Amino acid sequence: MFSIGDFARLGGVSARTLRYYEGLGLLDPIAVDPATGYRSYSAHQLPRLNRIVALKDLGLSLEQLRPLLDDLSAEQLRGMLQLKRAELQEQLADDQARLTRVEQRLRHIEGEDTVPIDVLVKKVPPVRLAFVRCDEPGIGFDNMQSALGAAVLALRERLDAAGTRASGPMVLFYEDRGDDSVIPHVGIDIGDQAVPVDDLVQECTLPAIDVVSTTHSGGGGHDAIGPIYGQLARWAEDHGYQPYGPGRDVVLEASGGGTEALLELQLPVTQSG
Amino acid sequence: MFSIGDFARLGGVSARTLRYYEGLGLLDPIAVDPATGYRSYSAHQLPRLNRIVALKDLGLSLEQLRPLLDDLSAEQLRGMLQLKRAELQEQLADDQARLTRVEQRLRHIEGEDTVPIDVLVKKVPPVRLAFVRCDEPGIGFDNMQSALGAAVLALRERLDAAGTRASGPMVLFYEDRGDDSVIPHVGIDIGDQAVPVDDLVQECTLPAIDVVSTTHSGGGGHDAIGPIYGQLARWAEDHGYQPYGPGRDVVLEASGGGTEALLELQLPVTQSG
DNA sequence: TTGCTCCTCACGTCACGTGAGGTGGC
DNA sequence: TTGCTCCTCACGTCACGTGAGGTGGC
Repeated sequence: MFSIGDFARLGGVSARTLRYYEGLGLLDPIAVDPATGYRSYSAHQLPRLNRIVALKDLGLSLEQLRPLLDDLSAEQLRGMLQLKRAELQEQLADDQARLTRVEQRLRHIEGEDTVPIDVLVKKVPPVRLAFVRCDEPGIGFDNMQSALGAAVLALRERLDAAGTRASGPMVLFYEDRGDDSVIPHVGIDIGDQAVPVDDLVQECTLPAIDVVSTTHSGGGGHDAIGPIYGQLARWAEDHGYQPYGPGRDVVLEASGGGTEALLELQLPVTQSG
Repeated sequence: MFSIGDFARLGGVSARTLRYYEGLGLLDPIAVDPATGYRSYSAHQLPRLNRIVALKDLGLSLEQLRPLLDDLSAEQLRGMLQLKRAELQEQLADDQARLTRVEQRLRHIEGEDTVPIDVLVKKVPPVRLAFVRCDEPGIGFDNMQSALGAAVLALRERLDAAGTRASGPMVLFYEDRGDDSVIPHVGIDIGDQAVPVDDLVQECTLPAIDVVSTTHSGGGGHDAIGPIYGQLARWAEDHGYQPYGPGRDVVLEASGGGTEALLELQLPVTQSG
């Protein structure tokens, strides 16, 4: 016959914990004084308390270990433990990966190695676009900017003329030519509206993809974007993703009126897991 | 200018999460409509949201990453990450140990290997005891039980005669003789009371120790206790503790009147950390 | 008019720790 | 009378998810 404090000391837990277990119906005192509310515990309850503590120490939640208190069959216990083993293995892998990322980032800080911090993975839904190709001969890196600008203006003009409402952001996407160069396209989300297709304006539906994504604000034009895609690819590999194919640039905010342009750069990846 | 839903999709989080971050002052919308309460977000806030998500992904809490949003100096970041690295390493070690224990237990179940489950570590405070030695010649395993019983009766008698109140449980403890045998003692907690010391009854203070402890109920007498200490020692080693010296048996409930005796077996250990 | 999105509470999560405010036994 | 232990609420933890109940814009 022990008071709650003595019994708690015996089991290496707090009195509050014993009251909590009582509330959950895991371990009732053998008696409660009706006048004072004082609880009494028996020495014979100590094995049960010890079992609770030991199972908790294996990582089981109180609800998980509850059935194991009454039914000590090896079957039950084995089932729970196998489950717990799988959980622990998964968590170990997660934490190991997280630790690797933290360490990588620390090395980058030391080495002044610039890898962007604001990178995330997300799913991009399919988009239906009206678009214009920008592959006229003579377009290179130096005049790409203006060629794209011209294409944007032309696209807007045609859509306006046809009364098509295109509210979403501009999307720059690239088609692999196969010879290490790409054909740029500039498009805009038109939802399910019809669009006048001619020799200039075409339509297509970009498929849903998983991407690693980051933002890039304005300065530097097209020259600055190449290296960022390199960093995105490296980040992807570091995190267990495989990049494939060219990226997409989403114009979240166009430049003009004193505000700098803001792009979201999306690099398609598959999870190599 | 994005609605909360659009901005949430852009950042790969939920609208609820954005409201939560606003509540914490991590990311305020650029405008809130006074009439409807509708929030507006700017594309230029996306990098900040991405940073929050990325830092959270490294394992930082929202409060930990808060200062890193405004002060992106390498110093700050490095400090936090080094802290986080240490935390992760520790957690990895913990989880690894836990996994090992779970796997060990699974092997034990398969092999019918009996290792008790209700074992725990705890600190035992110092105790002042009145005790009787049980090392008369002729005491062996076969008659230990009755010798201890006689010692208990003798001890009780002397204390009663002297008017000493000894309320605590009986403690059996063993002194190492050095030749692989031990001298048993039976004692009882007397707090700070004086006690009549003579040729039979002596007093001592057992020091505070760390022990691994389990319970054993009644049956089998002294023969059954030896193997359990063996299991306790093995459990201790499996959990990174080093056993030293002989154990103590605390009589939580004496046998008699139809109830079985209940012992707590304590094996002293040091943490080999 | 019907969906869709948005709004503000407010409860639930897991295993207790930590007071607040009060009482019983020596 | 003074400590010590015990009692019952009830809030706080962390980062939101999940309704409940209601409203605005197409």
